[in-house]
Order: sequence, then C-alpha cells, then structure tokens
Amino acid sequence: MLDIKFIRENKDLIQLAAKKKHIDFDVEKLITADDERRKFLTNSEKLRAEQNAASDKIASATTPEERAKLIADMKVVKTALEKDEEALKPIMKDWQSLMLQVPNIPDMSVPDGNSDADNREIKTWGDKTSFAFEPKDHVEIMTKLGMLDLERGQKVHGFRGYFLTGDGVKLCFAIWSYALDFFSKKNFTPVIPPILVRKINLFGTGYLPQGEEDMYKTQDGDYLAGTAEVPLMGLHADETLAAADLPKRYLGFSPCYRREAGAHGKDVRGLIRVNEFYKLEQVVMCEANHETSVKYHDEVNRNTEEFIESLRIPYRTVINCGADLGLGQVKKYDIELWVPKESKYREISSASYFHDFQTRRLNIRYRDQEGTLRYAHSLNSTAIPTPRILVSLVENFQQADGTIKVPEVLVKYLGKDIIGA
RNA sequence: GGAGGAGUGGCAGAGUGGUCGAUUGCACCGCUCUUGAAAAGCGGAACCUGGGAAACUGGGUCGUGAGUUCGAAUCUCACCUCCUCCGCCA
Repeated sequence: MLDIKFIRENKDLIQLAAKKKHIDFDVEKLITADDERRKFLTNSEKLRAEQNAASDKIASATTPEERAKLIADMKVVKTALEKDEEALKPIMKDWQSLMLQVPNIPDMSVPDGNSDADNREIKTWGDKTSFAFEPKDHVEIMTKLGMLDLERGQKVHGFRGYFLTGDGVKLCFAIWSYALDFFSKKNFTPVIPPILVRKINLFGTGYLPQGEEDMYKTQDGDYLAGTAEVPLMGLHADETLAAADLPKRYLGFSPCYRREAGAHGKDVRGLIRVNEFYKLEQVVMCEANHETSVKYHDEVNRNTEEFIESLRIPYRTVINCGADLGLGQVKKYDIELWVPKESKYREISSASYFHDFQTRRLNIRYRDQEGTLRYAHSLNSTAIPTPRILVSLVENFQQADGTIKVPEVLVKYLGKDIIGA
C-alpha cells in the first residue's frame, strides 16, 4: 500500500509502474474514487462538528423546552449524517479495493521485460560442472540411493507428492543445521513461526487479494502461508519499534505451502516444484530510507550467494524484470543454481525489498531521531529451500558410480563425505 | 467442546449515557531549588487524519466491527485476545 497523498501527487509514476509490472491498473479510477471519498468525508465531518457542538449545549441546557428544541434540531442533523455515511460506504469499499491494487514503484535499475525470460543476468559464479560420464538427473540418483520415493509420495499426496527417506532426510537436516550456524553468524535471530496464519498477514505482505488461488485455506478461514516471510512480517504488526533495535534480522524456518495453481504443466517431475517444502528465510526490517533498503538488499542477497558458494554449486544472479516483480516489490534479485541434467540455471532464491509497502499495511513503525513516527522498510530473501536445493546439489556432486560426494562444509553435519558408499 | 471473568494512554489503574480523549500513581521531558545528583515544587506530554506557510483548527480513536441514542469508554449484538474452572485429546 502506498500513501494516497503520494499517489495523488505522483499518479504518472504509478501508471508507469503498473505498465512496467504488466499490472492492469487505472490510477485515474482511484483518483476519482478518492475525490468522491473526500467530498463525502468533508461533509460528514462538518455535520459531526455541528453535532458535537450541539451535544455540549444539550448537556448544559437550562430548561426542558430548550433541551427538547435542541434535540429536535439534532434529529435533522442525524438524518443527514446517516444519509451521508450510507453514501460513503460503497465509495470507501471501492476506494479500499483500489488502494490494495496500487503497485509499488520499481527501481530505475529494474529492466523492462515481459516474463522471467527477460531477467537480466548480472553475475555468474563457478564453472558449469563437467562430467567424464553421462550425468543422471536428481530423481534417478536419489531414488537409487534410497533418498527419495516419488511414486509413493504421489500415492499418498497426489500430484507433486514426495517422500524423502534415509540420506535424503539426513542431508536436509545437515543443510538446515549448517544454514542455522551460517546465518546466526550474520546476526540473524532464528525463528520458528506459525505458518497457519490469519488473512490479515497475507494482505499485509501483499499476497492477498491477488494471490488467493495459490494458497491453501482452512475451514476456519485461516491460510497456510507459502513462506515464513508472512508470519515474520506479522510478528511486529501494529508495533512501534525502537530505532535502536533496527535493523531487525530474522531467520525463519518453516514448512511452506503452495498450490502452484498457475503452474499445472510446469516442472511436473522431481523436486523442483512441490506443494509443500521447507525453507529458511531472511527477513529484515530497517529504518526508512532508500539507501538503507538497498544496502540490506545487497546484504541479504549476498548472504545467500555466499552460502551457495560455500557449498560450491555454480550459480548465476539475475535482476528480475518488471513483469517478474510482485505488486509490492521495488526490486528483486533471483539466484539460480546450475542443474546439469537440464543444462540450465534454476531459481533457488529470491531477494526483494519493498520500501514501506508492507509495513504500511501491517502498521510497523519506529520513532526516528527527530521523534517522528515512520513506517519501517522491509525486505526478505530466501536463505535456503529444501528439497529444491537437493536437485542441484546431488546433480552437481554425483559421481560415476552413482554415489554423491558431500560438499565439504556439510561433511561435519552429515557425518560422512560420500552418500551411497 | 461446555461454564464463567476480563480487555482503557509506556505501565498500573479509576471511570457505567452528556464540559471524558479520559481522575490518579509510576515512568518520561522541561524549569525552579542544588556545587552536582537525589528529594521536593511547578509545568509539559497519546495516536491517526482533513485544512493551513504557520499560529491554529475540524474529525476520529477506551480490543475490533455493527447497532440503540440528539449524544456511547459507559447500553445491545457479533467477532478477536487473555484468564479461571469442567470435559476431551496428547
């Protein structure tokens, strides 16, 4: 959500933002609705002022006659007020719905584009793994080593279901433990949040109203969030933080649920796209200025890059183009890992910043040095998702005999240096 | 699942239809006194929002939303949260 005053003063910017993000939004419709809203609001405030003044007079009326007269007068005002407020209701509803559709403005450095194919590569790291043998894909490798059972996963869950078993599980635990140590050193506070959340948190983070289709909903009206970002942003909702406590750095660990409603034909095999997975997620709330946001954006993205580098998996980093940005995102980097069997880079991480788009919706503020209350800035980035990371990990580290060499940094967590030996 | 009780400013805690946006205490800020501090005294101070260059000024906010009323922190209803007891499950 943006400030309506800002929107009114910068409607061209908003319209351009919508265009760049390929979002269908007409800013003029909002301005018109806002004009209406203001008109009725001003009128009802005037009537209320009248009512408040009369109310004092009624209280101090000296004679019953005077009192009766004043009350009779006020009945007329009351009727007018009721009429005005009745008219205001649909206008407010329309206005609020439009306000939730206003896109945040992408940064200048965000490239134009129509889809993720237009994301701009800004960095590559490591050499694409070469093999002296015909490499296998992760499904074959993991199934043979008793790490993955897709067939039974589908029996139990259906399409996109999977069982991780044996060393598949142990490898996940090793990655989680390593990630916990790694990110704790970067001053992140680990958090296991509720992932079953109230609707309000999803509106606050910008996943609703637009993302309804991609979420699982319970019979109580709660939702299973697709990322720990949602509860971690909700954590400080309606709070005023101490400026001295900023930035807040949280490392969330949670299961994630995604219906993948718009992706039925995509990635139908293996562990790339599943309905439930686990993810460690970085969330940062910082003071409200652009440079600070940019600084932490680079920091969280770099954290994940470093983590991947320590695993020694080849990757590239891209700047997402306009069309690949969410409603509230100002800028986003994706990190993509090399998947040998597919011979392409696949997304593993997404780092974005929002300015005060989320904190405004969630009412997360702090008092700055001048004592002014300000909405904090928020950003988040994947730290590491499992089991998706296993796809690249096992494919890049597979050996001719079908075993997997364990990345050096994970050896002490897994307790062995070869899987399948 | 059933039965009760409660939600008021940073905290504690009054207020049960009208000068209440709210008594009071603690904490906080300024001033006086003091070599300095403490203590004491005096004064200030909630948040959101419209208008205004500013002074200032209108509206809203007592968990949330709706209702009754000329008027609601106060009455009614729904919801949320917390507490106590009973039951059930682990």
